[in-house]
Amino acid sequence: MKKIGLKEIAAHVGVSTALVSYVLNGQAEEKQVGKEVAEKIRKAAEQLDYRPNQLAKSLKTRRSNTIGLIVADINYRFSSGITRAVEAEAKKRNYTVIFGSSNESSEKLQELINVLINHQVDGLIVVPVENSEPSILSLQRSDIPFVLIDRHFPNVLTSNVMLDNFKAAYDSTEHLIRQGHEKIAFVNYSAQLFNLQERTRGYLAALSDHGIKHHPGWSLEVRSTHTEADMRKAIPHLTAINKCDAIFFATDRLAIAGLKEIVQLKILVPEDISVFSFDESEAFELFSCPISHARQPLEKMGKIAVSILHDLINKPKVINQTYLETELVIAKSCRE
Amino acid sequence: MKKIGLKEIAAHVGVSTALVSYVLNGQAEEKQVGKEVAEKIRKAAEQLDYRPNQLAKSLKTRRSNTIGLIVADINYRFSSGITRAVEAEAKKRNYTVIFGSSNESSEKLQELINVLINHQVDGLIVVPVENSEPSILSLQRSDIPFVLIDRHFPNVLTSNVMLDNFKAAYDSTEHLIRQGHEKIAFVNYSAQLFNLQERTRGYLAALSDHGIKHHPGWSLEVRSTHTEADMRKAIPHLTAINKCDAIFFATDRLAIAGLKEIVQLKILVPEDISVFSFDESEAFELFSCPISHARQPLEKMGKIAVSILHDLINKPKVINQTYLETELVIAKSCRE
DNA sequence: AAATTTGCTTTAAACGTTTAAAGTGATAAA
DNA sequence: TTTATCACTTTAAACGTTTAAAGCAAATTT
Repeated sequence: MKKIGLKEIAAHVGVSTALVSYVLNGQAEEKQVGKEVAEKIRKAAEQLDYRPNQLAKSLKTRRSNTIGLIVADINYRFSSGITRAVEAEAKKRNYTVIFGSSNESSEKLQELINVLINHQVDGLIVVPVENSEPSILSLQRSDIPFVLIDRHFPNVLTSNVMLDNFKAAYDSTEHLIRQGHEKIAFVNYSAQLFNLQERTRGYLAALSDHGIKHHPGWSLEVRSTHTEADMRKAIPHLTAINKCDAIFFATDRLAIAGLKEIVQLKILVPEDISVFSFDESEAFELFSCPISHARQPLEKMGKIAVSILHDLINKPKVINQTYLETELVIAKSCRE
Repeated sequence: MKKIGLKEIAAHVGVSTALVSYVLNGQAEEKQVGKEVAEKIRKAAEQLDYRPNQLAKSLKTRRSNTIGLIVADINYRFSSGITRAVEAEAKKRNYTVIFGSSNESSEKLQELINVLINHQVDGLIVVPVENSEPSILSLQRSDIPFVLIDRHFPNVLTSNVMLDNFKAAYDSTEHLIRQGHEKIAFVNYSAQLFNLQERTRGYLAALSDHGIKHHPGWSLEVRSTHTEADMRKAIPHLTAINKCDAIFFATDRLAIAGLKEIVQLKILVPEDISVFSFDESEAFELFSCPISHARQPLEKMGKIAVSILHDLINKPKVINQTYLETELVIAKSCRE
């Protein structure tokens, strides 16, 4: 069964490919194609089950109607949420998504960027990973439109849609303070990622603004590579030694690891200690009490990212940096 | 800054595009390209930062080196696991993945298939959804290689990589029986999906093979659209009324919903009742005790799917149906 | 000296589209 | 009758590659 192209339809109807192209692209009116001819062409296309070759189309029009999406790890709840939103919004705007997962490796990220560029994506949505600054810089030099999502580099000017991590952490901490907590601990990863650092900054600012002197023993960093082991030391350090009355975890993965340890030590939430998490996790669903957390608007982030990218693709390039607020989901894990 | 193509390199070096193409595709030897010329070409490509246009390449070679992946919902842990594996294996074999999520809608699935075919994917990996049989049948008629994953239609002959759902459910049930449980409940979705029905069949067969008479009150179906409400009735029905000593949930989502209700009712696991789940969930991590479950080999499934597809793309088409076994992860949620 | 081989390079068509430009025959205006 | 306009259609080049075939000069064999 031969592939059906414009040529086959043209032959079938007895006209040139140009006419077929016009009709099938909705330019029948504009190009004044004869009414019956147009009808015949449409019918033939239908009947022969014509499938336009998007590659040829893209090659000619220099538009692939394709955007690349690179997430840090598709297994993160954050990533799948973003992916879903991006895909939906992209589809609405008639883009197809080419997907890649860097698995937090900057080399893999660079490779993916190359592959996607070779595939002539019209634009790129990227969640950058640690040490990927050079890749982003080189992206910037090529003239592919792109927008960063969730993470960015403070000294590289890019379009991005971000959480206001500082504010989210600030508000969350403030919430804990208002609830009457006095010794609020903060657990973060020992990573250089800007948005994680912003969370630390927000935490410290809230304490300071409320006249609470930060005790160095209250905030800890654990390694992402040895989370479990580090957490095993961290929790007793914060509870038994520093007598903290609340722990604010900088990510959901940290909260899970921390809660496991807390359960292990038979510490009760919220009776013995309050717990607050940045981001939610499916894991919270079955914890003994619902966990208060700052919720990221994934749907919105994905949607906005596509929207910004779309503008970038079509209009004179203007840097667009959108900061979104988180919603605080207050649950029983924080004692009043 | 003009786009660099073969032509630009050719002009820069002072040769024809043919030579450039040969060299850059590793056919320098074969085509007996002069050594210094080859070197000059490579250098120029490097220096001008040449990016081959994959679209043009594909158009000419009739190979896009692209495969389409359509999952049912990227937010499922199952989907993201498969996606990660597929992407990794695809990359190894030099394919790029174009991604789509049908969100359990058969119309969306059909649309996605069309888009991907128009993008000239070399093949397709699909997790079909309910009522998508017509789409799969039409896929079969076109001659795009494809493999189904996780789900399939028993009366449509396709290549697929599947779990042996019957065996997995059988083995799981048998495990519960061996542990001494006598009244084993089974909770499934009221869906027509073949693999879910296979799980029910496996459960029933195990009971029967061990001389246990199945009591109709032991197995229940809840609606995916009203899981919570249905589950609220289901759990008391199984515990208080039918005095079951174990509940086997047919999916992880069901297990989560069930466990929530169980916690609500202050029923203790495993003291009051044993719980077994098909598939695991991040949510189990923070439950009061680890949940026994049948684990799906996601990595393997994704990898094999790509491997089968790759064969399908390159060799005379042979139907390949691979059934994988699950691993039983035995934990404390089942009383001995 | 002519013919063949060798080593390297170019030519040109093709993949399936799009689209500006040119072509055509009929009708209307001059 | 000539010319212009109209309504429709075709021609052909182009997008960036690949690749069979042909070309060509120097070296080697007859």
